[in-house]
Amino acid sequence: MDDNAASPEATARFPDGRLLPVGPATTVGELLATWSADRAPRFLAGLWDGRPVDLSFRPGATGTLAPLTFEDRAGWEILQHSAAHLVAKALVEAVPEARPTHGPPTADGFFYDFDVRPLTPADISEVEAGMRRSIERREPFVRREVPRAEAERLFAANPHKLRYIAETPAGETISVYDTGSFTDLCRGPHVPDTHWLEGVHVLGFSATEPEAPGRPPLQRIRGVGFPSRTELAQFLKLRAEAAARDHRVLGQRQELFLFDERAPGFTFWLPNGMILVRELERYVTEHLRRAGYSEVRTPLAFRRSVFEISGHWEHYRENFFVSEADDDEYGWKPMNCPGAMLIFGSRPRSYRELPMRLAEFAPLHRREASGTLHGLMRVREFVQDDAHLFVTDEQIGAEIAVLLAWIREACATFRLDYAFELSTRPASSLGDTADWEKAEAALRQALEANGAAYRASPGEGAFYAPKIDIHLKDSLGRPWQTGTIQLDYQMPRRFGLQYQAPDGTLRTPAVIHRTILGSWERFLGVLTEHVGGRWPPWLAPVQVTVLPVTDRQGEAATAIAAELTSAGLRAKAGASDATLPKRIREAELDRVPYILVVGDKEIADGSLSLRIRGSKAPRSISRAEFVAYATAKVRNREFEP
RNA sequence: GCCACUGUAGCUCAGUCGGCAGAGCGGCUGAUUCGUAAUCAGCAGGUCGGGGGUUCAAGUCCCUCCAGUGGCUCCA
Repeated sequence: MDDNAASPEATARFPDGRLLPVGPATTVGELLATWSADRAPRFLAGLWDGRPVDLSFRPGATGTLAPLTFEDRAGWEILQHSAAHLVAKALVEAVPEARPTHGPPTADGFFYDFDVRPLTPADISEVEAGMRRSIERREPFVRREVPRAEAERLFAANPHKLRYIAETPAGETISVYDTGSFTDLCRGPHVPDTHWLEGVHVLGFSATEPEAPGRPPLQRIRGVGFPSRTELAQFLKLRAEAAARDHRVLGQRQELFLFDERAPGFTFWLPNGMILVRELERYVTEHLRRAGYSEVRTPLAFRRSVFEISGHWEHYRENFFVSEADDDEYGWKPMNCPGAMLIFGSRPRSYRELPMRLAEFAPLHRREASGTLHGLMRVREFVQDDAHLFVTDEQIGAEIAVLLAWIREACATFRLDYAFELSTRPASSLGDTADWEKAEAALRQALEANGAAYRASPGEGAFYAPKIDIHLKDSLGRPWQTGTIQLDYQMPRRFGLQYQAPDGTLRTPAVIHRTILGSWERFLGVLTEHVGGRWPPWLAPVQVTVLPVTDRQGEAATAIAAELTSAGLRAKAGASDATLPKRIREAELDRVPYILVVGDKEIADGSLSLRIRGSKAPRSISRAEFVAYATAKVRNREFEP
């Protein structure tokens, strides 16, 4: 190395303002270790002049330097990406003909896609073993910058890598990383060695859509990485707990709903689940009344011609359930909009009728692809808390502000974390650009005017309108779209809807399609996992269980349950067919909010022994006090019992 | 819809080399009458997802269909 290559006064400036000299051969790792020896073991890469670099990088010039740890997003991504290399190395060792394609970090881990025959669980076991071997050997990630021709020679057998090389702009450095005997084309940077990947875990494997039509599908291995086994163990523990909260598990245990292969994707709501549905319905309906809505019910199926007007027949054909009758085709409605449009158009309308807010909770049918069905989260028949608002342009902002506030209020009631997403015009859509731009701008303005943070999702709008979606997460962190606000100029025009303005002219209203909770099905799926089956008292299918200590108090328990029932609570008297501790255990496992125990003592003094879910210590309470306490919790829709 | 995997009692699962279908929980019956997370005993419960094939013999091997699971694609 030529010592004259770097200027003698080159320095690195650290976040705290400290300066350290940079020699021609000084590495980022050495600089960081000098800067903070005690924290250095956590540094997995550096930021040189704001650019992520390997610890082995030799800047040889003046610049700024900051450390990257696993706790930094960029550092986290470097570890995930390094883990992807490790997976690729292990798979190529196990299946030499496998051709790696790309392996990026994702929102919650990493994957690596391979051009290879379909993988099997045995392959994955071998991959895991190979990863462990490499980790034990502590193999360094070694960066090499190579000429284009050299890179092409290295990856001559892998057309995917050759394509990436060809796509690299002329003049850009081509780098590869060696890990033991494995070499991958990669911009880097990486963790220093495979020992950093002790906490890497393979989560699963599957096929992906082919890169191009006609090509075979790629095989994807997914995983997640942590810098230590302890952190991985913690993650796996949380994951196991999340799996126990899976709404499909709880739905069975609590007898909320069931599915049957003779109606795949169609929900059977059991008595307990139906209580949840009705309570949610009531919750939403109370809002509707206050917010000036009218409720309607329109046909479940329409002649095909209606969907040709709405555009669904052209843009949504593959999702229709279709029936034939009287020499015509009927589509089962996948959305409520056509019915609302026909109502609005059924007679002349005045501007005085706007905003006209028509709500409809009707079953909708969508023939979703079979492989996408997922418990309550994705079904083929569902009911939305749906409404269509017919508005003038001037009314749009105020209506959407109310909706945004409403969604936030609902999420607060359920203590749900939510995220707004603004989805704009998709590739396949109706109408002209000007309408779309106007609608997209109106939604954007509404979000910004109401201080709602949002993520932009270009091209993800409905075929007829841009939309603001609400995303909630399930127990494993997978996002699900629930509420939606769509601003539509197309459908009212296609249905020829008009109202007479104050100046006597006929104008076309805009339509806001919106749901607050989304569908009962998906919302309850998310909510089941969110509360882990511990329903807020107002939703709990059984709110109170009254347990007699012995047979002697059986009648008293029945009488108390009846009294609570007439006070409006969902109360059940338990039998004395098992020991009291056993029956308490069963009620606790059923997550009943309130357990009342009645023995001779309670009968003597007219009190109740109350055990509130979440607190093991029972307390004595009078009947009147308990009724007041529990009914207030229910009436106020409090989250905790 | 695509790829892989899975499907045995109401639930969770075991079932070896192809050779009589099993356990725990739950249910029912009886005993026990119990004070805040599992009392004891007995009994019942099966088209081994459906169909076809190989075999003396199939839960087990092969083919096929269905459903579910995890991803992909797509969406409330």
